[in-house]
Amino acid sequence: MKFDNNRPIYLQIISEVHKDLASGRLVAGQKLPSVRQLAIDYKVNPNTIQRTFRELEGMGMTFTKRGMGTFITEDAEMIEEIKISVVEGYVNAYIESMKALNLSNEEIVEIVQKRLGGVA
Amino acid sequence: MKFDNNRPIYLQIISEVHKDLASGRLVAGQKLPSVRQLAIDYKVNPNTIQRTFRELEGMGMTFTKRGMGTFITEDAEMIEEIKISVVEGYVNAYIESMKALNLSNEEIVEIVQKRLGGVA
DNA sequence: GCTAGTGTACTATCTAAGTAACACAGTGAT
DNA sequence: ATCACTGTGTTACTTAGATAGTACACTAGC
Repeated sequence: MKFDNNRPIYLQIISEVHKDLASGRLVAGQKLPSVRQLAIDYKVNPNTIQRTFRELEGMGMTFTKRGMGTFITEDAEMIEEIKISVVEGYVNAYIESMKALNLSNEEIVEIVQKRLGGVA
Repeated sequence: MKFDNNRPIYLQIISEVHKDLASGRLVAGQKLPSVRQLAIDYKVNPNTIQRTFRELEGMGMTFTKRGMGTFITEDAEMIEEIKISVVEGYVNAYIESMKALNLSNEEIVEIVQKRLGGVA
């Protein structure tokens, strides 16, 4: 994974976790890799992962058993909310940006269609 | 304007300038407000605007006449490229994010349509 | 020259991230 | 039961970059 140098890494990793929840790659109660392992995987400092875990726990998205590891919450409702908010967040960001460019609703949809058609 | 605390302000202002070019609010050769004026407008330090101007000038998007002000480039081609890249950037970011969630092309389009329809 | 408007430079503070050392929990050998 | 070992999270210290506060320097017009 490559990081955007202009956003804090720990926030980008949090976004990754959100995406992994939304896509089903992570499920309730699942154990996350250790601080050190993630640090290696992401080619990043253990401290940065630690910061990520602290934030995630603060949000209630994970819980930690010292010496055992860090786990995704069992709270199914919270996970569902995250799934929804991830998708909502992306689409809202896109639409707001395009509206700021004075593009019409039709254009906003067409551009996506065109871009997908051109690739697929 | 409100800033995202988790991204450098000067980069967010650069994005604003790009948007303003893409939407036509800014045109070739136009004078930008002064460092101090923008600092007031954005409720930010003159230094931050200075940083923004330095970056913009480095990209060739603006030129500076000391004592006179900072101006948008006269290079119409560059402006056209920016207009295109701004739109491309938004749509690509959206599509990539949605694909990472394992959504199909059809879903990616439908979600935008649904979101626009619900609001308009 | 003086003044008002402009960009620029210096210093201090805060935060993200890297380096390294510390502290706790389970497991297996004794 | 106890000890050492390994895996785990945690904390302290340092470095680099973004931003604020403040002061400096250039340009045009009078």
